[in-house]
Amino acid sequence: MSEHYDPQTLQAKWQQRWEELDPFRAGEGATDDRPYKYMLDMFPYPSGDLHMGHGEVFAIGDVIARYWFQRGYNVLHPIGWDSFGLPAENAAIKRNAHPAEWTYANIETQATSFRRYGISFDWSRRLHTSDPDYYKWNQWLFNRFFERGLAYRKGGLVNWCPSDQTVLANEQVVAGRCERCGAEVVRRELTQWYFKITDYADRLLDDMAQVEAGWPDRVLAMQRNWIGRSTGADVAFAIEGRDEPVTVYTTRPDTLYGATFFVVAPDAALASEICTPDRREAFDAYRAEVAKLSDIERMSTEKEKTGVFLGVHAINPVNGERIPVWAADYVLSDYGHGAIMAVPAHDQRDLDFARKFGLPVRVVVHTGLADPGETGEATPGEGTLVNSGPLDGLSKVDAIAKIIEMLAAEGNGKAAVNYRLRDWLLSRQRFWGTPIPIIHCPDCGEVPVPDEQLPVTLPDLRGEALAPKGVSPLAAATDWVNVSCPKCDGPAKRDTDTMDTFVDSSWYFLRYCSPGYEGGPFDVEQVRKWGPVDQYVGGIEHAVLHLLYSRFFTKVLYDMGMVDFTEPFLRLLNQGQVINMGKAMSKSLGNGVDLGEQIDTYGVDAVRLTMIFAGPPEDDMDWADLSPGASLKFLGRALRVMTEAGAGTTSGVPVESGDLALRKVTHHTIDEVTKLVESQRFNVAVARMMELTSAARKTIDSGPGAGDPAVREAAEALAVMLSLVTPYTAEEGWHRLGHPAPVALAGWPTADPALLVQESVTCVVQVAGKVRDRLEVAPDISESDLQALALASDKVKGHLDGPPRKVIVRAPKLVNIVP
RNA sequence: GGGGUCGUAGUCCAAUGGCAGAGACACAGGUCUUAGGAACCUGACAGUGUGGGUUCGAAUCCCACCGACCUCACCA
Repeated sequence: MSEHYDPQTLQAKWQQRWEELDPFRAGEGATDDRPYKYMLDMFPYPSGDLHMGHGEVFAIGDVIARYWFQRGYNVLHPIGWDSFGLPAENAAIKRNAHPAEWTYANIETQATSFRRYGISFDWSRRLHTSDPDYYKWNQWLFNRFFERGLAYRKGGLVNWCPSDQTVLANEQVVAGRCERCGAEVVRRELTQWYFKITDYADRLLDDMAQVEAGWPDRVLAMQRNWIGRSTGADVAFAIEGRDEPVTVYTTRPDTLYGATFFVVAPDAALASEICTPDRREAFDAYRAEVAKLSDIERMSTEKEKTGVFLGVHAINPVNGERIPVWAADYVLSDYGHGAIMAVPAHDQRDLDFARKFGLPVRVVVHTGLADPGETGEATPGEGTLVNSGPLDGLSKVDAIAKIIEMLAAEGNGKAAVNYRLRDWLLSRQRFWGTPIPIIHCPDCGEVPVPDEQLPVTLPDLRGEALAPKGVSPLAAATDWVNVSCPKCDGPAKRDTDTMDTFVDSSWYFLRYCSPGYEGGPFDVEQVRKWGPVDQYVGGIEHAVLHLLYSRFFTKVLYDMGMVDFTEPFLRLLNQGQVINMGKAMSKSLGNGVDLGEQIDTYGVDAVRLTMIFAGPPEDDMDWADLSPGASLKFLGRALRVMTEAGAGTTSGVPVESGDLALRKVTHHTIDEVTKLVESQRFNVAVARMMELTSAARKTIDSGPGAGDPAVREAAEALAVMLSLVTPYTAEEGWHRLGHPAPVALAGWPTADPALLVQESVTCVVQVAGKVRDRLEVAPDISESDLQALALASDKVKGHLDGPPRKVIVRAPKLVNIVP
């Protein structure tokens, strides 16, 4: 038995043993009556080896999974790879190879690292989204969405990344730049496939109530903001010289009498249609100028308002007033109806525009603030309606109700709801993704590839053939593209775009429940057992992307009767980032820390312990503030305690005869660690384990010694609790205590309530909030006894001049006397 | 500008209305050791960003301000 603590030796020894034992397989048998738990980490993208960020997420997830294993749950803790995506394609172009080569080599590298890292995965359920037997079901699901009218093709302005040469979803454009590569996104007119996520906007918003307790507030807030539901009214304005009225959406129908002009998005068809001949030249010039602007320039709030008069007037339906119609790019063509009524007095954007172009400002809500026309500050707040005919004197809320009623009676408007959320653009003009299973037939139109012909696999393209050229590389594979129409058998062509890889990750958690299933994307019965995911762990960067899409998929599958829940992830934990020296790690800063190197130096357990102990899991940790060396030192201490306990005691000696003081510490620690792990305060749980280690050390050195059964009890509890964080050290300690592997299934220790009871408690006696005395009292002392005892204290009397005004008693811990 | 999170020893963090300190880093000293290291022990260091308020009592709840970070950003 080696006294020396060498993490690398322990790792080699136990990793092999665990692979033989395979202790983390999720049970499937009908006889398995353990309760189910589903623990899921966001699956990795295979870009090279695991990094520090992976080290943290998976360490955190593993604490939770291993705790459930110890508690006797039937735990599903799967692993797989999100293996479609651009980096593989770029690597393939560079190396004149196939993206699969790079992808699957990286997967193997990561898998090897995961095994060394000791995560409690059920490896038998491993999946890769780039495998045809996975993406086949993306296509199958696409067909179902298509049948339900939830997948459709439309033309329109889309976000185009000039660097990646593909379109992007709204969610993938961050501040006007491509979320992946940072290039400035431009707008292009293209016909693309969309998922109709907007049909689910209300449910995506309302169902958040189900997860409110389990998700971080900020993620809920981000999703709410992203969906951006607003309520207001649609109002129809007649346009002079046009037969049909134009509808605008407004959240402030109460200010309708304050509308002094009308604005249309310059890129909307309406603007061009209603522009008069004498204004045509100015409008065309303006539209061209706007089209040249990048999203970044266009969206800048600093930017001065621009626009042109279109030569026509709109008629305000409530007072018949003629107001000029302008085109201006602060009005977006794809929100609401692409046109607005402008109320400059009560909307800052309208006011900025009005002041620039000398348009009138009319106050219709008296807010008590200075005239916006004078100050340049719009007054969007509450107030009393003025200059508004029948609305005069009403509050904002009452005026909104009344005007909607009036508009509805006249047929000029109605209450309306709008969303910031747009439909999910899912076509990508790239290769390494799931082919969209549609065949375009000149006679039959869009024809889905019949289910029995799925999967539509990717043609074998590599190297230069994958270079971005603005159309999908698949278009060049003529043999692949040209097919006969499934309906009429005539010549037809395959759709050459691939799906956004967020489709792949929108349902992978369901596939894990029955990974090899061939009868559908997942076995409905298995998902009924395991789903929904009890705990999901991953980065905040997916707060609106992946999480919103997965929630959408789950709701569609619910409507299809394939799942019996409407929210996929009951609890969500977003781990913080691992940074170094105050900044995110990056090559250019030269502050990168390599996970593999850290493990080589300190060992897996010390690295995992350092990450868990650094602070609350959702906080960022700065590696420069941390000390894996100290973690290693602690693990040495802990293992020594377990070793000495193993050598000095015999299993089975009645523990009741052991040192009472240590036993109390042990049981207290078990009780506390249990609560701390359940409330996900893992850093504090580790601190408690450190205390237990010190207490055991003390008992060995200056108490009854290593032979005391209480030392064994402490060491055994320590081994099991440590197994959540540092599995190798725990396993070795458990072994030295004479128990067979795996410690992971040893069972969580139970605190004996009798040992949690304290014989006496220190009661603090305060006078006017200041501590004046401490009393040792029984924990079950009555309030009146405690009050009498406190008032009898000489130290207290010294601070009292007469009878106290008030005495607050919180037995048994505190008495506060108000003089 | 809207929304969100957060400010506690030199540092990372505990303390979920009740004694500001559990744990750790770094620092200083000691025991042991030929020495170095390791191991073990001991010690010093803050009154909670600022200002109000609620309360018998506030790091904790409320308001304002300062500062940091995240997020959305002309969504009518």
